[in-house]
Amino acid sequence: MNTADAEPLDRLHRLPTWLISQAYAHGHRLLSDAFAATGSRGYHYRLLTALEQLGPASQAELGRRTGIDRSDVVAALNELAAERLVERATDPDDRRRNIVTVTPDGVRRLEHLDTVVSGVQDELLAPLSPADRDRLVGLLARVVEHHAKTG
Amino acid sequence: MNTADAEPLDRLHRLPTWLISQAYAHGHRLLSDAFAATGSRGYHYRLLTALEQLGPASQAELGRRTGIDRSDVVAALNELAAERLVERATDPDDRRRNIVTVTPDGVRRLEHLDTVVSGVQDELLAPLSPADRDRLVGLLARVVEHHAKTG
DNA sequence: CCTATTTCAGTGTTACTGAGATCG
DNA sequence: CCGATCTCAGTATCACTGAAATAG
Repeated sequence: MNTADAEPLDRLHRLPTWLISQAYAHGHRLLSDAFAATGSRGYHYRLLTALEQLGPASQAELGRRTGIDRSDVVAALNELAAERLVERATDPDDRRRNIVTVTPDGVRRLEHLDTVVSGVQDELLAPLSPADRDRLVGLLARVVEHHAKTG
Repeated sequence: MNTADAEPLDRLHRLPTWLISQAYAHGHRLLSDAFAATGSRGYHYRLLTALEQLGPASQAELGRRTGIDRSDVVAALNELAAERLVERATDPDDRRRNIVTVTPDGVRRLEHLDTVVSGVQDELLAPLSPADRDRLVGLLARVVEHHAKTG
């Protein structure tokens, strides 16, 4: 998604889908830049968050919970393991599975990423009051929930 | 952007950036599917809309106004020209430039795409009342305008 | 046999970069 | 000589697909 434009194409620029794509582009850029400064990526954050909430889990389970493709789970865990933020061990009860656990370093990284992500929310919603931020979140949640249900 | 998830990772799923990316993903899917059914793509719609508002324009100008990369403008105009929706002619006053104009078929296609796009807005915002849709658009516009200004 | 998991290799899309050719 | 335009070719990223190897 590109963001540049000199002067508005007024009709386009009042469309909800356009505004959402612009907001997404700005948020994505802020998040990517902030993650890059920590040496992590969005996939890493999503996987660490899932592991914190699920506890040790198989890669297939992580893929299902995070919505990350099985193939990309492999690659992202390779990177996390190379940094000693997670560890893989074959499940003795089902030797097809890798049980993935977060290391203490991984917990520290996740805590840091949480503050980074929180800062990005503030930056993205800077022009809105706390009450307006809540309104925006509520409206978006209704839209997202609707489409999550109906396919 | 992937969209699937079985049960929510609750912390993640209240983040504004996450909600925006989900809303973007749903809107993008609806738009892509709707455009595909017409034989057009998002780039085509943006270029036709820009041409309608600017009148005949050079490719560089179209790129600047729509935020589409110069390279992608070439490819998208090739496709539009192959369908006889636009025509290219070298500018006699500056023979580096191609002056791009919309054909009558292009105008008809744009009119059709406008109704398609309008329908997608309704579909995306289905769970919201007209007043809530206006609130959402207003809040998003403030966010987008803020970041358009400050870089 | 059939299914599930992990892994690797490769595809398709979108945005972007670099370089060449033309022209002012 | 410099800068703008148009074009082609190729890169980077992200989500995904296909197929193999292993295991239940």
